[in-house]
Amino acid sequence: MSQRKRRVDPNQPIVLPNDASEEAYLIQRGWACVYKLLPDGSRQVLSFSLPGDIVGLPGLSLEGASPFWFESLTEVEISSISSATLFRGLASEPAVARAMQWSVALESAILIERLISLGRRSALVRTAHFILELATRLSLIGEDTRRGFDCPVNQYWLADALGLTAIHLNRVLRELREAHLLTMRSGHVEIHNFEGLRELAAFDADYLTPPKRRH
Amino acid sequence: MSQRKRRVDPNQPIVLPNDASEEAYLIQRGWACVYKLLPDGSRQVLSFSLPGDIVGLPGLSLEGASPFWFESLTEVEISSISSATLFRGLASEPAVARAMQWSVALESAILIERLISLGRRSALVRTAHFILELATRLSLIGEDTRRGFDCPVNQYWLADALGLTAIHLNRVLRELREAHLLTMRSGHVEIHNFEGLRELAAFDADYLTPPKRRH
DNA sequence: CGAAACATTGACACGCTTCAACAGTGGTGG
DNA sequence: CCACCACTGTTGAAGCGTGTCAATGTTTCG
Repeated sequence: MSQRKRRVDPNQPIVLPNDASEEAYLIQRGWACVYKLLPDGSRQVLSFSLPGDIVGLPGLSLEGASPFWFESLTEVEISSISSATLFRGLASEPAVARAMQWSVALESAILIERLISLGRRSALVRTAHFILELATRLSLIGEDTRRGFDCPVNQYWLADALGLTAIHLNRVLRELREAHLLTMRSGHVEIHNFEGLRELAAFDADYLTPPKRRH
Repeated sequence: MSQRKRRVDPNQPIVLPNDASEEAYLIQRGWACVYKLLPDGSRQVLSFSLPGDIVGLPGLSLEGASPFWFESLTEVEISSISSATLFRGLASEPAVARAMQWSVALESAILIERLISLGRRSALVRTAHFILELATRLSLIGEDTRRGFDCPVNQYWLADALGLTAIHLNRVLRELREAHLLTMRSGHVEIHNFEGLRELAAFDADYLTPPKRRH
């Protein structure tokens, strides 16, 4: 269904706030992120988008401008899907409809879990939980992440996703390193003790796993 | 489309975690809320549900148990819609599909705004912002909330929605009261200075307002 | 080689939590 | 009708987690 396919350099805006573009984007390669800039200059990252993710779905029905930035972190390949073709496919192809529903449900589940993290988990637990979420999402698209994974997110971006300052996140990462749980440096996360992390974060991957078809 | 209509007493669970009920709920009267209980006993409120809200939509396509509580705050009237009839209506009635999309988009927008609050706004601003959100949502369903509104949410619930302790929220509410912005007591919010609040919270209601149909 | 981006550290300040206690309020039963 | 109790709201004091400010080290890349 995808239409225009595009390659984007690292750290390039893809959609600017108040663009009224009526399309969704499918990430095919690379990492991107969606964030909001507040009046005081601070930044809240809403989501990191990985290959296979669809960005902008729930916003489509608003047919208006979104107040968020959508930006590449690495070199990225994306295809855009116009709202019109999407709705057509949604009506005619049940498989497409199911995929869309799953995509929206997953996005919402991830959002909810971060809300819980920001509201009720300490910086340490929150950080561990988020790394495990990334590891799990990557493993769902075929990467083996048990011992680590490439993660092109610097400490500023990560801090802005976790509601922390980069400085404090740095201390948290040191703590995780000194506890022999994980090391994050120069674009790579090394997981030293997966089980220990899972326990620290009370991480349960259920919210990320696609529904098993029953009957 | 609604099927069974039900009346529920205040403070009664409606859906328990790990119930695998395949239906969504339309609130017709009263307030309810969705929350998660963490292993350490703390609680994060995910949403307060007001009349007209639909609860459980994105979760439907997961066809599995949700890990959340759904509970009444006041006496509540709800009707349930089974996933089957919902999908049928969705396929045959474009108006239904649009309404669902709007409902999902709104829910997601509210979630995102709270994520931003928890991540990047102080307790004072966060609280003011949330009260204004409630006021705006109520005004969209016909209540005049400029000078205040009934709000059957005690300080414990509100604190658990805002990621604060009830004790600190109490101090924040005192601060708002002493700044002549709002008073919250015994189930009622009195707004003394709407503009002042809006300025303090940098509140922009756009994210809550339904899309204007163009042309 | 130099410059910019990113990571790290220390000292200190502040916002929010914790713990403990008490006051107000409404509902219930004796 | 009043005593009692549960629930909710309020306050103070102290401690801790996170933020702020300022500086330095490290890596990357032109």
